[in-house]
Amino acid sequence: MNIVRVALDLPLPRLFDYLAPDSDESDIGRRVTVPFGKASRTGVIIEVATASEHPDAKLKAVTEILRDMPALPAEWLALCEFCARYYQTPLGEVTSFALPPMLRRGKLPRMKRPKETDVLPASAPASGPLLPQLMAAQQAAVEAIAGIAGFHTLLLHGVTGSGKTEVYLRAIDAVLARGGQALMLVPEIALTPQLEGRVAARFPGAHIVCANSGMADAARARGFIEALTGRAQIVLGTRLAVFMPLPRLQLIIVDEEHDASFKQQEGLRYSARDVAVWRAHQLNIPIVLGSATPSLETFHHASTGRYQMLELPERAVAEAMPVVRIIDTRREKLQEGLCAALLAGLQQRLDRGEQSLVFLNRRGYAPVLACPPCGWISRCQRCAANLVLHLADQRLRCHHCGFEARVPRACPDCGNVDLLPFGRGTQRLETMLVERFPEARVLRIDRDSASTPKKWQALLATIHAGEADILVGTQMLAKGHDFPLLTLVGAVGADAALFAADFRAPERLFAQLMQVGGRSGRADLPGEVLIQTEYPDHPLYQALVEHDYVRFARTQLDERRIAGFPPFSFQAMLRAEARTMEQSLAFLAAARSAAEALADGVTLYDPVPMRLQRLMTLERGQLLVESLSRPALQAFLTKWMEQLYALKMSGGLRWHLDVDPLEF
DNA sequence: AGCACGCCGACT
DNA sequence: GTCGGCGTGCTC
Repeated sequence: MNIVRVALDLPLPRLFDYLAPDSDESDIGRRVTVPFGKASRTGVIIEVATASEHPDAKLKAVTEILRDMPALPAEWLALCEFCARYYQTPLGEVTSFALPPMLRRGKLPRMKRPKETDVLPASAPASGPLLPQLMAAQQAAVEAIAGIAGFHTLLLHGVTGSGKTEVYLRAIDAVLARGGQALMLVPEIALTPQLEGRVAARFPGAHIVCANSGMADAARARGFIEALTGRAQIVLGTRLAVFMPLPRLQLIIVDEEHDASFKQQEGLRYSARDVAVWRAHQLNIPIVLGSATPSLETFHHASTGRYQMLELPERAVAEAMPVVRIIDTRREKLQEGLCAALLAGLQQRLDRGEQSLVFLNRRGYAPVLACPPCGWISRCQRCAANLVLHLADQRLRCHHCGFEARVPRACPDCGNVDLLPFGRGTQRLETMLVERFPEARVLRIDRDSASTPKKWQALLATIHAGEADILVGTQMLAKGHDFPLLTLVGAVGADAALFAADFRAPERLFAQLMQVGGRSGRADLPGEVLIQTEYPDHPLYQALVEHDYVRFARTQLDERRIAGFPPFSFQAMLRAEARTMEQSLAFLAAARSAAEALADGVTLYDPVPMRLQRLMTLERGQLLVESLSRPALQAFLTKWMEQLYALKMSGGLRWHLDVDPLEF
């Protein structure tokens, strides 16, 4: 009797057995449609067996084994199985997530060229004729990567402009010459087109495939199949591209590896960077992690010798690093939030016809609207958060749930008409700069002004054409774009992150400031960075002045070691949401009780409300578990999850587990 | 997750 | 007298 064991997209941690008389071992990794309850579903065959644990009488027969594309290889299934284990997610949810939506639904895209099921012969691409001259450090990095056989993790540490991309391209070139496939991950969808352009220009004959969530269904499915059949030689994509099946994969690159967007924050809460390292290990191939400000986890591994550090100390294009100045604002009366030095700098750049950027990581006009006499403030009805004032379109908005309301003419509580905006966002800065510098062309770049790729492209074009003098922007501006005319960056309101409850806040702030700073002073124009702060002696700012990531990282790691935080411990977060906080905390308390008997070498903390306590009318709590040993934590989580699945919950309660959480 | 079955309140 | 609330149980 032939039985197939199928992974289905259900929140149940087990496979489902079906009769499949005509199946054999070659069907492992095939998609299959099966009857389920009274509906029909598509899953993936994980095993073929001759007997089932399930009562034979209850077995149904498969509807159809989909043999219209090559089976997913064992290596891909093993990758999914690893994620299922590591992130404590049912295998069917992982395989479902790892497949493009069209294939998940049992369909196939129309392939552009005649259907193919066989692997193309490997062919070396025609290398571009004009290769840039490498600097010594780049050359050394290229040679180090070329010298690797087997699994090895390399950290390519180099500031913006130090030529990391050129090193990646050389490494990819070598892989293509051997007939292999290369996978390159980048943090943002917005960065893939420009990267694709650069890669395509460099490897004109190569078959390049993109993979990101912004793509049309058919295109994504097509790319997946081209990767699977071996036609694709280079896959470029965001975090989900780590799940592309690549039978001849020989190199993985993770650019900007510190970027938080490699960690998915919902559903399957995986870290594409960590999964990529596991995959490289599984396939026994090298992986390159690149960053100017590596995550402390990665830097720690490089320090202990587990990863190999490759340093690119200088900028490849011959120009100096920007001068970073810390402006002490404690003694100064700011003008609409800006210090005299920054205002003078802006004027100077205007006079010289150069661009400036004021960086403020807060969009909107003001974070809250208030009625001073009676104490009313603009609050979201659904979230434990304030409504942000957006004067540009006269709305109050919740940045967490999207709730919107008109700006009231008078206080809803007392009728007072003199409502006051408190605090400052990008819109307010923009307004102020327009008044202060009437001759300047001020351009605001944030998620409101660059809400669509089209608008974003238009803004970029304006900047590049030199049709803007002063840019006001959030972190959107920090990533991956070069602005040749930009010579001054002012960072405003950075201090908040210094004392945030989240122990990773300083790490993020440093990376962010380093990144925006790196936007300035390209080409032949020297750059300057001004950081406004009330804590001018803070070590984080001092390290920035000296462009000394390593010193900053060591200081941070010392603090983490003393506090027992990652990377010196391993964490998982259980979160629950329900109608009331009592329900959420009660569930977490029950989960904690269930955990106590299992927690060998694992520390259980107390259930507490989440920092954003209420979101979309749901009250949220969390419970942190921590261990000095990853295997101990994993063993505990596996046992714990069985108990959690068995815990019965009162109405409307939902929970999830987040392994290696980034947010607290 | 769906989707059933299954017992207790306000409606044609 | 019924429509429907969501509690709980199952899906190969």
